Amino acid sequence: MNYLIQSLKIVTQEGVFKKDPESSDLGRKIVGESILLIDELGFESFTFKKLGVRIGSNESSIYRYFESKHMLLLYLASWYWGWTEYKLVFFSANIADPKEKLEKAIEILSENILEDKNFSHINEVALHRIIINEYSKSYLTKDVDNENSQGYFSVYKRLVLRLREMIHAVNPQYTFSLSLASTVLEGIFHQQFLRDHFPTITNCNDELTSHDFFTDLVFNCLTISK
Amino acid sequence: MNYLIQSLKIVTQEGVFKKDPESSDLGRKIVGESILLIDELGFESFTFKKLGVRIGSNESSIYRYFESKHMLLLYLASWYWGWTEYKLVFFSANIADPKEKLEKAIEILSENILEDKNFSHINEVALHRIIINEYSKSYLTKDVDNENSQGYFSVYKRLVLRLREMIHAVNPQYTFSLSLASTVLEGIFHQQFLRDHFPTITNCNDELTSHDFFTDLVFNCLTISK
DNA sequence: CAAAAGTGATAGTAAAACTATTATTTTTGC
DNA sequence: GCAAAAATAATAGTTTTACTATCACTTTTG
Repeated sequence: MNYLIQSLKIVTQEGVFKKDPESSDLGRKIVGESILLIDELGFESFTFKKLGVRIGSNESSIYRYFESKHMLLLYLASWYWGWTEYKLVFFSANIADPKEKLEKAIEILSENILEDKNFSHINEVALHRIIINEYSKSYLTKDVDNENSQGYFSVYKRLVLRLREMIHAVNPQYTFSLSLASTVLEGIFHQQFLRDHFPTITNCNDELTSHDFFTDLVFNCLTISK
Repeated sequence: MNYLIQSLKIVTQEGVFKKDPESSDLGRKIVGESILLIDELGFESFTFKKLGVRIGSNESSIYRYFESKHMLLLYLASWYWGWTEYKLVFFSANIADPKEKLEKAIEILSENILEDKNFSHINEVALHRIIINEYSKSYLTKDVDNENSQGYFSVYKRLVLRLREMIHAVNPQYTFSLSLASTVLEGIFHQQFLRDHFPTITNCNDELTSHDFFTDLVFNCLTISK
């Protein structure tokens, strides 16, 4: 990625953090290294203690930024979805044709992730893997309704709504634009997981990608329908 | 459900349990009550200790049946998918027309769950909620490849393959039958989750169901495609 | 340069996720 | 009907997690 924009900041929801990690070196280190460590160990085995050792800092200091590792995951996810939204808007901005615009959107969502030099402390490639492997755990909790009302999932929902707008622009008659948008977004990541771990129940691999599958799927739905 | 079949048993994979819970009263009680308790507390807050108190039995006795709560979840999921497979096969058995058969299959997968009197100790309605809320956690782990090679997900994969066969029968030219099958199965449950917790990003509700959405989606894909 | 803010070190708690041992009860095989 | 075996229960103990609390030290800044 080489579209450097001076002082770009992905803004996440108020309240996911106790202290903005973007406001200090330690904060950025916490975020940057937590991505690598969660990617390595998996979310279950990841602890603030281990992260403390890794960054040569203290467990208690990390707690001053994030209430729990669950909140950290919410933060990382919001960051990822905010970044994705920014790419989606940025790269489809000057496409007038609705079909072409939607095609581009699907491409952006399912493309291979590359490091973004605008955010040097964040490894987007590792973060993308975390989203594939851990994102569901951030909302599959008993507290989801409460956290949703706090706005902790608003970036993700906004991304789905943007996609649904693009779908709607192609075919305003289609009844299931919201469900299609949420299915595509969720499905892209799920198919990538299957490709890596359950290859016998997906067609997606290095040649035939989730991008191909969902492009075909979306336009089939939008062309036929009433 | 009123298709009682004498001595029907859903067979799960060897190795998910240390001792077959179907082989004793205590075992069945463990399974039956764990479903209710996980449904109540969520998987994270559920513990064998709490389950022990609930069934008036000892934590250590539960460990003789299941190595960990993770293995218990794998067992419950396998049971659910085995039961679903059985319904799928049973109720679509004598439908000759491929289209009609696939339609029926989608209906079975997305229909409202009713208690099945063939399995008196299992509350299928609660188990269905567990699948919606917790199933992803059973495979989103660092150990997934190892557990997959042990066959712990074979029932689920078999179900996807059955669905893919039905898709294939309708349109053998369609390139993405496997991905479509896995997307539909995963998507049906995901849309139900969204309906309950993120209604702003789904069209599914009491009138317009995930059944409607996926029927439309699947046949759009299969009719158009080359 | 003093106050305040941030960070680090240490200690402590409650609960989870087990394992091990021994006692008691239940089942079963003869 | 009873002894042996199997299943279950009770108790205790271990390690780790997910925190909270306190205080000391260091860095920033007005």
